[in-house]
Amino acid sequence: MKRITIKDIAIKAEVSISTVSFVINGKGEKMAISPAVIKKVQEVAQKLDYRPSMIASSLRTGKTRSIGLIVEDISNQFFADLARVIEDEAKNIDYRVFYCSTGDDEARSEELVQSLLQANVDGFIITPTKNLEKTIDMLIKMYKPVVLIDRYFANQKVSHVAMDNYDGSYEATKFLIRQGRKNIAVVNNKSGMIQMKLREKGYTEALKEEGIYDKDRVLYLDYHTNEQTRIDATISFFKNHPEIDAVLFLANYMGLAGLQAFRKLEYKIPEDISVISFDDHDSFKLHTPTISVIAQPIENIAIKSIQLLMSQMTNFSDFTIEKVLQKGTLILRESV
Amino acid sequence: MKRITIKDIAIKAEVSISTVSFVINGKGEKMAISPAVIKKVQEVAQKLDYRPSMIASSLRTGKTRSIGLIVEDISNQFFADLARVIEDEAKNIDYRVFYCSTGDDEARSEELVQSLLQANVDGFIITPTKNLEKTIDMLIKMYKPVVLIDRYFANQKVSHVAMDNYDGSYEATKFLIRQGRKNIAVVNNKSGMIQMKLREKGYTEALKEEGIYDKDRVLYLDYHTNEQTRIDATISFFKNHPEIDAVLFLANYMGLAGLQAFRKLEYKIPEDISVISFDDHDSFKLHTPTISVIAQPIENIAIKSIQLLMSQMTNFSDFTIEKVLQKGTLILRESV
DNA sequence: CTGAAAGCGCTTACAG
DNA sequence: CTGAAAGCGCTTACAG
Repeated sequence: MKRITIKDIAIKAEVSISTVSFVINGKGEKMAISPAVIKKVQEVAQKLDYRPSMIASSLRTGKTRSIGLIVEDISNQFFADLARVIEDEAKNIDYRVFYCSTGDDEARSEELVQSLLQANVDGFIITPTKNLEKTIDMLIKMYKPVVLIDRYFANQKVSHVAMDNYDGSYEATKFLIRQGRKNIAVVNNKSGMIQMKLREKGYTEALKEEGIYDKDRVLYLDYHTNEQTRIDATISFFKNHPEIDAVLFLANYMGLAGLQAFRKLEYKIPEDISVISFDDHDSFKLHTPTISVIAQPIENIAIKSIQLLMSQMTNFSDFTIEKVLQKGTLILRESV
Repeated sequence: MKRITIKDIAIKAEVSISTVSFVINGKGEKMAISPAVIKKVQEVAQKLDYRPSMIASSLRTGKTRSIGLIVEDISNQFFADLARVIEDEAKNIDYRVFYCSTGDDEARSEELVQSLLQANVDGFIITPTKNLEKTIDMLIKMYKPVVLIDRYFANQKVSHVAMDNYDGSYEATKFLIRQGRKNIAVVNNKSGMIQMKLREKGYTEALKEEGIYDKDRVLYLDYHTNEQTRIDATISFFKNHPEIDAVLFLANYMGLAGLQAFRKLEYKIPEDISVISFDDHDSFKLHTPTISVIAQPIENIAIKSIQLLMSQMTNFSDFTIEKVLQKGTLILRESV
C-alpha cells in the first residue's frame, strides 16, 4: 500500500508537480491552467484515490488547520456541550479541534498549552486557570490567535466571550426576592476567578439594594475535592443556618452537591427552600422537584468565539479585540 | 520568533545535525557518542529552549504518536468517562488522542475514519456503527492497528473489548425475579447492534428459564429522535401494560427518558415498579429514589483497549487477536 | 565516534 | 500557460 503522492499524479497525468499542486488546491484557474489540464489532473487524482498529506503540507506552510480547545473539564456537561458546538462550527470551515481538560490544575494548563503549541495548532480557545495570564501573553507575542471563553483576565488585551454572569445572578436573586424570600444564601467556590466573582457580585448587589445582604450566608466550597466532601460541607452550613429560605448555587456541580445535601437534611423544595443553580444539567430537569436554573447561552458563546478566532487567524496584524458578554436565560421550574 | 531547529543546536554546539538528532532522541549512547558531546548538546538544546517539530518527524518516520478514538457520543457520560481514561493512559505512554463522535450516523463514521487516516493516526479505537465492518477491514488491510470497544462484529478478526452485556442483564433480571417481580419489561433501542442484542438476550433467557417471558413486554425506542419522543413512546407503552411491575432499561438515555415517563404517569418507584438501568449516570444517583444500575467497568475497558492497541502498534505482523469481555457491576439502590 | 547527504510530500517564488 | 528547484525540520543508511 504505497502512498499516492502528487508526484504519482503528475507522472500519470503527464504534467508537472506544480501543476498538480495548483489544481488540487483549487488554484488552477488563478494560475491560468487550461481547463483541459485541470480536468485531467482531477480525474487522475480521483482514479488513484489521492489523499493529500496534511503533514507534508503543514511542514511546508506552517499551518495545520487545527485549533486547540482547552476547557476546565470535558466530562462536565456545560463544557461538553460547548465543545460539541465549537467542533461543529470548526468543521464547517474545515478545521479540526483538539480538546483537553485542565481539571483546574495550573501546572497542567501550562503543559496543555505547550503541547498544543508543539502540535502546531493555528489558534487557541481557552478557559484559563488563574495563573494562565502570562502564558496567554506569550501566545500573543508568538502571534498565536487566542480567544478566552467563560472566564478571562479583566485587564488583558485579549478577546473573550462569556456569559453576562453578573446580570444572570442579579436577575435570579431579584426573582427570589420578589417571591418573598428574605434569607437568601449563595454557594460559590474558592477559585476567585472573575466569572465566579461576578456571579457572587450580582447576588450581593441585588440583596444590598433591598438592605438584606448578610455576609454569613455565603458558603465557599473547594473545587479540588470529591463530591462527598462538598455535600458534607453544604449540610453543615445549612444546619448552622436554619433561617435560610432560598439558595443560589453558582455552578452546576455545587448545585448537584446541594441537592444531595438537602435530601439528607430532608428539606422540602421549594417549601423549605427555593433553589436556583447556574448551568443547566440533565439532572436538574429530572430531579423531583425540577430545579430552576440560569442557563448559559452555550451556542452563542461557541459561535462567537470561533468567529473571533477566525478573524485573528485570517488577519493577525489588524483585528479588533472584542470582549463579548452574552445574556443567560433564567429557566423557572418547580424549585422556586 | 524564528523556530529553533536541530540545525541551530548543531551550529551552536559545533557538532553535526545527525549527532544532535541522535542525542535528542536518546540514542546517543547507542550511537557511541561521547558523554561530553551528549552533555553539551543537551545543554545547548535546553538553553535555546528547543522543541522538536512533531510534524517534521512525522513526515520523515510516518508515525505521529497519536491514536484516533471514535465514540458514539462524547457528551454521553459513559463515553466521556471512557475517553477520559483512555486519554490519561495514552498520555502515560506519550501518545495523543483525537476524539470524535459518530452520533450513530453511518456516513459520519466513515468520514471520521477517513479524516483520522488523513491525520495519520497510528492506531484506532472505535465504537463502530452498523455499517462499519468493511471500513474496519480496510484499516486492517492498510496495516492500521484497530481495537473495537463497547460493540463489535461477531465474526470479524479484530480485537475488541466490551462489557459482558449478556451476563449483566441476565444477573439483573434474575435479581428482579428473586425480588418477586413477575411482569418484567425491557426497553431497548432499534439499533440491532450486538451489544444491545446481548443485553436483551440476557433478559430474555433469564425470564425463559422461569417460564415467564412475554414478548409483548419489550419496547424498542428510536435512538435518532429527541428525548420527548422517547418519553412519549415510553408513556404510551406503560399505559398499555399496567401489569408491568419491573423494568430494565438497556442504556442510560433510555433510563433517563423512562424516569421522566414514570413521573408523568405518577408511578411510585419501587412500589409500583422496580427499575434498573444500564450505565451509571449522575442523575441516577441523584434521583428520588436513587436508581439501581448495571455499571460498566469503564476503567478496565479503557486500559485493556489501550494495551491491545499498543501490542498491535509495536508488532503488527505478529500480535494475537483478543476478544475481551469484562464483567459489569450491579449497583443496588433504592429503586428495587 | 562523527558528518554529509538523501528523502518524507508538499508549496511557491521564479524563470521561461 | 507550465516546469525545475528550493526548502519546511526532521531521521537514518552510509561512509569514513
